[in-house]
Amino acid sequence: MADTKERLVDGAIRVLSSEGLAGASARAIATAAGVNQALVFYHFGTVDQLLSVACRQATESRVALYRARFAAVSSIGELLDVGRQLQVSERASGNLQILAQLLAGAQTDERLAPAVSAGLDLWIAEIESVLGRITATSPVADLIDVPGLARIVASTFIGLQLYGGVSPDGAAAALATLERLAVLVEVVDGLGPVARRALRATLRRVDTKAAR
Amino acid sequence: MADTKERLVDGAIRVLSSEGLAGASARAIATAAGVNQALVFYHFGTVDQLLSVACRQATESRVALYRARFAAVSSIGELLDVGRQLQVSERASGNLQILAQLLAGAQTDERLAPAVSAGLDLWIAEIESVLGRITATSPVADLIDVPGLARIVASTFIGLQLYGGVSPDGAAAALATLERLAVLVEVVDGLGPVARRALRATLRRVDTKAAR
DNA sequence: GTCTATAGTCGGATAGAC
DNA sequence: GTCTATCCGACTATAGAC
Repeated sequence: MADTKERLVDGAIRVLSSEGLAGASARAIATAAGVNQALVFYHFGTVDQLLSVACRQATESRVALYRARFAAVSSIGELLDVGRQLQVSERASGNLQILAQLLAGAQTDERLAPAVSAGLDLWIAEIESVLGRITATSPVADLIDVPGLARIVASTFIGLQLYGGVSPDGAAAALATLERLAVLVEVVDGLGPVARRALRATLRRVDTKAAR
Repeated sequence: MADTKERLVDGAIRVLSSEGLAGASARAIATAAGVNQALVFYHFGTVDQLLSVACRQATESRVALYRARFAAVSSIGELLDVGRQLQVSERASGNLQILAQLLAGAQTDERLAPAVSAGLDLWIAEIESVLGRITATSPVADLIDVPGLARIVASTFIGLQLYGGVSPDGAAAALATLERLAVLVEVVDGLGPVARRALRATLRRVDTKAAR
């Protein structure tokens, strides 16, 4: 019933998340999709192009899935918490794994790079949007570079995803700490007026010094 | 002159950082080392075992190189700054790339996992040691889980390393933001006595609530 | 569009001479 | 320990029948 191209893309997604990039051959993907191996080349030309399409599609569907949750975030602490939940559920589904695998492969295969970069940009744009919204009223707004911070956050998610693959316990400890950090950041961000004035005064001193 | 085993390990390190895991075949490594391909199997049994040894050696030498610099760190802000410098110089040398490549490969190749995990642990131990030392006197020491935070930091380094491979500009923005964050964290950590009292009071409320 | 068949390449691994 | 030679499997990609 499903179109062959779709079946191949779905097969690529499944193979990438379960077997990794090393196992994502035209043969393995075609088998997973239940179609003939030659159709990979008929429909996509090369394996890389199929993987690129799969990367794009997998990422788009996941980002769309989380858009509502990101939109509901109203503090950095909440953002960290959503990130923690995202990490847990994506580990189970293997969707972030696809991006991580292709990102690693793209280091030395420039044919994969554009698709991977685009996939990452989808996540980054979402994080940037949330960060821009919730840091606008922060006492430290002037010190926060939203685009750069969004890229750090996205990189951390990829790194944690990969770390969890070799050390589930270590990654669990890291995620638990994310939760603690969420609390800490909220506390700092929600400092009372007295502390906030002291913080602002210190920041002014630092910025003046930096301007010199 | 150099021992053949050493030449192979060096060759593996060079190939891994320049061609990635996908290009790290016994033939490619042997060529880079200037020795016969069959010697890979004579000395190491399988390619994976050679890669594991290469991972261990490359990581150990880099961690040793940075130990002195880590030891000189006396604040979280300084730690972030050392991390930023480390990121820049390791990108040039390609040494962190080895760990990132093998980490991605280890997701679906459990024979690589132990060596990669051990390599990561070397970095994590170093970061833990610094974090434990410099957070001891922090006003938020009770809220910081050092082992978990060390794992987050290590994961971020890996993630940034990979991100830089597909988006040098994006990674540069992220690194610049790390520098800003270093300042921000120092400021928060170095709050004056008034703000510090306010922060402690808030933390107590949060912890009391969490205990309930 | 889909299949079979196959060319051509590369990689892991081993046997056996030296 | 090191080399040559080689087996065998897996891979990308294409040609050509249907």
